[in-house]
Amino acid sequence: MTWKRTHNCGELTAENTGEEIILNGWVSTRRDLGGVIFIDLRDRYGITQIVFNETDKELHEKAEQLRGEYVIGVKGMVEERDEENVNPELYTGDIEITVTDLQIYAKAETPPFEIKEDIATGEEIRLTYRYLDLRRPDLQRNMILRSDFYQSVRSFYHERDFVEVETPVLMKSTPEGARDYLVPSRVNPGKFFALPQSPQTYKQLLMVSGYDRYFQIVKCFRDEDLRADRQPEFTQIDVEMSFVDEDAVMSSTEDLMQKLMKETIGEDIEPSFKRMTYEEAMKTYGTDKPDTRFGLEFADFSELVEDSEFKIFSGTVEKGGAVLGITVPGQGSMGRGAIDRLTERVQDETGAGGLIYIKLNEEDGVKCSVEKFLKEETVEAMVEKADAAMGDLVLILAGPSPDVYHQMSKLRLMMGEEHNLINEDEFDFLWVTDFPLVKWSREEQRYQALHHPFTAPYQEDVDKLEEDPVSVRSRAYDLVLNGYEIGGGSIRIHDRELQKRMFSLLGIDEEEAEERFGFLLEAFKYGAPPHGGIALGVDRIIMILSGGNSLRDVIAFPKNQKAQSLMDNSPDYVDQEQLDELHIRLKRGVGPEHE
RNA sequence: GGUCCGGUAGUUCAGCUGGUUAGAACGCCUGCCUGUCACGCAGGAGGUCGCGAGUUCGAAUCUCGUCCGGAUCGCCA
Repeated sequence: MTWKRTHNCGELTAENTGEEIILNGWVSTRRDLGGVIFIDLRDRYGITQIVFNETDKELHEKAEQLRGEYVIGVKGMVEERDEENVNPELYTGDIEITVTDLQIYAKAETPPFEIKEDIATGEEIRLTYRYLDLRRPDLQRNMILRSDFYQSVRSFYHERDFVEVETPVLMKSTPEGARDYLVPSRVNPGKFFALPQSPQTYKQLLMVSGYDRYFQIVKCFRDEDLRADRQPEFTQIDVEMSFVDEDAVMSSTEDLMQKLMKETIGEDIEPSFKRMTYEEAMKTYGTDKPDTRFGLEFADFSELVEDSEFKIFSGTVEKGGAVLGITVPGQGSMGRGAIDRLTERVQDETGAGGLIYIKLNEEDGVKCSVEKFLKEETVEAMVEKADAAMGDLVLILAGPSPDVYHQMSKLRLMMGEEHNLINEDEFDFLWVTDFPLVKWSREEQRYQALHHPFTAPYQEDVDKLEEDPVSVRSRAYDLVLNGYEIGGGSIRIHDRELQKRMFSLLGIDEEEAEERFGFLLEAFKYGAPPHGGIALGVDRIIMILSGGNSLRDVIAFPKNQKAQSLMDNSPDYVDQEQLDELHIRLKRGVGPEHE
């Protein structure tokens, strides 16, 4: 029989002294001193020390059998510890339980890794035994943080009259964008559903239906290759609002983030985030999701060196490339060996051709690695432009645009991390706005939507839609936190004619548009309100709040880099009968017999 | 799909210029121990060196292939 617990393992204090209590939990560690046995009893609330004395022979013998991860129940008395025995590390450290009765609910084999914080065990094993990994306090904290997060999100939107609507998980495939996960339909031979990459079209339809404030915490799916910050299924806070402009969406998102930070990790933040245009972000940081917790902004030397004798510089600028620098404070005395290693690393990790530097230190003065090719005043001008002072190091990359911006962006992050320029306790929110509406895809020889095909262009740029599409700015905005893109949204097109022009710009002809998005265009005939919204990446946000750097630590049952679940061995082959029922035949050379 | 790194005890790793019986730490097991909380002390068990082939008198070590894992680029509207 299971003893009903009176308390959990994380709540008893000296105030409970003398009480008869019952605890249930897992044996965390045992310290058998012979005459007395101490057990740390663990549940998700904490740890309580329980004690077996030799006074009860039978009980003591039973306690000797206890091993790690046994699941037990104990009856006993709360006793205050003597002052010298208090454990200040534990919330329950002022007391211990003198056990009067013990029940072993389940024995346990020795787990493949220890159930404690900060283990070094590799991910493959942790994922295979995920249920044990999830028993560890670090992951339990993350899961509980995540649960608190959900509650805050729901109450925030509920209080503001948002309606939570569930949209279908089985939907129409839209080949635009990421690859879809497909689901065959048994009752419709040869036809497939797709799992949503996001409920984009549904939430716009809900606006047409008059639910002027919608939100949903929703699973989304993308069949693309994984990264540390990318899983094939992930959770979004999906939001859409009618009769709003950018500021309304952004300011409500700021309020949400303020509440979330407060209620999940007790952090106070200003609900008014910095803003930067896409162009500025790219020019200053070389990325649309800059980590603005530290400086090291780019200095553009291109104009200063375009007539230089140094071919690498002048040649690059002539071909339309750029010469960029960043100033690393306090590194002006970096030795030759260190710089050589850095150069190698930069070439390796960023793909840059080489690294040029200017060192400023008391010993050598201003020393440029290519000074014999440059006029002294050019070097001086570069130092000034880079805002470098004595003791600083200016790192310079030259190359074709936009590659060199990308490379410099990586170098900037590298330096930020290496020289501890990043305040790990800071939460630095940033809006990036005014994204280009489309980009030219060389592979596909057509324009692609940067955000998605329903994003509205700026009214004043609409005229350029046909002549100069790349220069058209969109009413899209991304939310960036500490260098991670944690959300993105836009004001949508609610005008059928403009939507048609957009499709045609993207090379989607009328017939195709009809076939793929006809229902949306049709819906827009019947009174579509102006609307816009945002989608926030729950997993990434929680990852940052938890102080971690892997999505896998905030998702209960994540996939590995090959999008497999090692614990239950999915995906897996299915029986021929199942395939037959679904009218599916595997390609030759594919299937279990070819393993 | 490309590139790079890795795979040795339950776990994390060392050993890798080929050479006796493959080591360490933690964990595990046994014994001793009444105030531990990373308990301590003494002892012990535990290995297909990912797999296959090759070179060699001899391979954890060198070569090739293969599988697995990770990082990264492509990809991710």
